[in-house]
Amino acid sequence: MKTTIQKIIITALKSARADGVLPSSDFPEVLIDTPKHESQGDYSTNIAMMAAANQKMPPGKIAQAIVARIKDDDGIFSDVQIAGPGFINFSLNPAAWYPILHRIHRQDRQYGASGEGNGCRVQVEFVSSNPTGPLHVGHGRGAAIGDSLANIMSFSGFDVQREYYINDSGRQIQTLGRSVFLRYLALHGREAAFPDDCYQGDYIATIAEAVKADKGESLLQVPEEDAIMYCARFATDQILRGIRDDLKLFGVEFDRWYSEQSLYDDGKVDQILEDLRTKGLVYKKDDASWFRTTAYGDEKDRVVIRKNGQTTYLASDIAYHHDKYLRGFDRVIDVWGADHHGYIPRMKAAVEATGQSPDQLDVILVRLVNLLRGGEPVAMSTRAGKFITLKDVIDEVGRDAARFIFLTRHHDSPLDFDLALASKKTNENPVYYVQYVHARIASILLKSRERKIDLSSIDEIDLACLSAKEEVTLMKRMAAFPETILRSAEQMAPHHVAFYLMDLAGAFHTYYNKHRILTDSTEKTRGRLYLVMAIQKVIRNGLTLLGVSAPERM
RNA sequence: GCGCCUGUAGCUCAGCUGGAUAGAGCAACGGACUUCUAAUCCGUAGGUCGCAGGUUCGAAUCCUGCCAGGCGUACCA
Repeated sequence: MKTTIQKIIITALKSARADGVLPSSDFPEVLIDTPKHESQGDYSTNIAMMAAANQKMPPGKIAQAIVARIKDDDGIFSDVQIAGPGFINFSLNPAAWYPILHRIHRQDRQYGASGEGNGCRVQVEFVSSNPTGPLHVGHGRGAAIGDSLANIMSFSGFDVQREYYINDSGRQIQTLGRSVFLRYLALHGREAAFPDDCYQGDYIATIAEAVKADKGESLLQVPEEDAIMYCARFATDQILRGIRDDLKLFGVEFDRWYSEQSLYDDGKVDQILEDLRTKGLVYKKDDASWFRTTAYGDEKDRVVIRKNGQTTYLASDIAYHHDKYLRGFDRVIDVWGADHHGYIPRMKAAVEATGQSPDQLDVILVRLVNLLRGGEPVAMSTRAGKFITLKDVIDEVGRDAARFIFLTRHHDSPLDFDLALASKKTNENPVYYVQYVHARIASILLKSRERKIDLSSIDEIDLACLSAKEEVTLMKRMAAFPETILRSAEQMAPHHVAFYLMDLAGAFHTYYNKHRILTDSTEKTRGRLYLVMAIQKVIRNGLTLLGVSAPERM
């Protein structure tokens, strides 16, 4: 609808220019807005004000010149007014909205999709939690955001790949192996001190038992180093399998799991460091190797190879990101916890130093989740190994509620997640508010079948009966779905879709309470069913993008 | 100290990249089930958009300086 009006305005502008009324043909972009107040019409544009400077004319005059030349061939406008400092406000006839309904039914699951991304290859990397323990709530938020964003961008015509980066190399894996081995020793009655820097959680002991079941006492006979190695690999596999299962339960599946260790095994880390050395971007100082990130605006250079010869996390990350672009991605989006924000400048530097534009990397910083139960903070300590896992949350509140709540806030805003509230089936819980719309409509459709209401050739019925205020509101809201998706993709912000759905749901519930769908009039009933079925499709499409189910009954 | 982020109704948050009279939900108060699901709806009340300047026709939104909070500031990840 917006683009339709936009075209009409551009035509009017050109015509005004041709008539010599406007001195310049250099027009700013015509933006169509939805005004806040109903008295200001359905849509508005500020083009007259925007053009004032260029045209050297007062906005009012420009607006008049435009309005006088508006060609409304399809008769969509009921009123066009100039208001305030130079806004042009458009009011639409109810009939102008009817094509939206047809479009929704025709496009069905594709309504809201676009080719905006032009097949641009995008990789979204998210979660990428270390395989040293189960996923917790914070990872859940990242998972929900990353997965939904991937859905939304894919729906918007981007060629999206989801990737999980496995940090299966380095010291923490060693520590993991040692932690498991120590618990394993304890299971064989060999008490040993369990250091603070080992992983404390109960899951370590569980894994140790699995090792025992698998290997019996045989690990006691091999050199400790080998035993720890074995435990490390065993534990990583096991934990990773758990992570995979939890994510699947959460509705998240990755296209690729990328191993950090493989970067070393394939020599990619050495290679990239050598390349950078040749370019003079990696140099030696104090027996360590430094990456010259200051050349790209970072506040200090960063170590890539430590004095002891071990590479840092950054080293493999340079190789990893370079590899992403080698694999053909035009854009890379990383979803990180906000506490890693200090890492962005050096990562951007890495991208630029390896031949890409820093704009090809976007980092979405996801803020902390505060876990509450009935308003009281839930004590969490990763150190002591006491924390609520993502799986706990899914088991307690359900996948739909969890995912939706994670998406009701901008990623840059901290999120209070109240377990008591999330499992409540009341109006305090927005997910049910939205899902209820889908279920209610399903129920109406069931009833309409019972009453043997003829839905054949419903596409051809006369929609003139849809003229109630609430009906027009609903059509208008539904017309805004595609642009909401687009904005969400552009801003990489899935929460817009959640807010949109709550808004549309509200409009439906209002309508439902005021008007009956199944009436005595066959015509009216068929028209309203057509409307309501469209709403159901939009709700379903939106929920699907968020990874939330659209139930037939509740 | 320096850097990044945040500050909007009592609470939790939106605010379409500068538009008109500031928007939801919750909480509070008052109403609506003989109806297609009350997991719903209707109404009332609630604001110096942290503070102070600046930019312009116009600022919650942009620039500067303060104030408050969070995070970061490793040869950890």
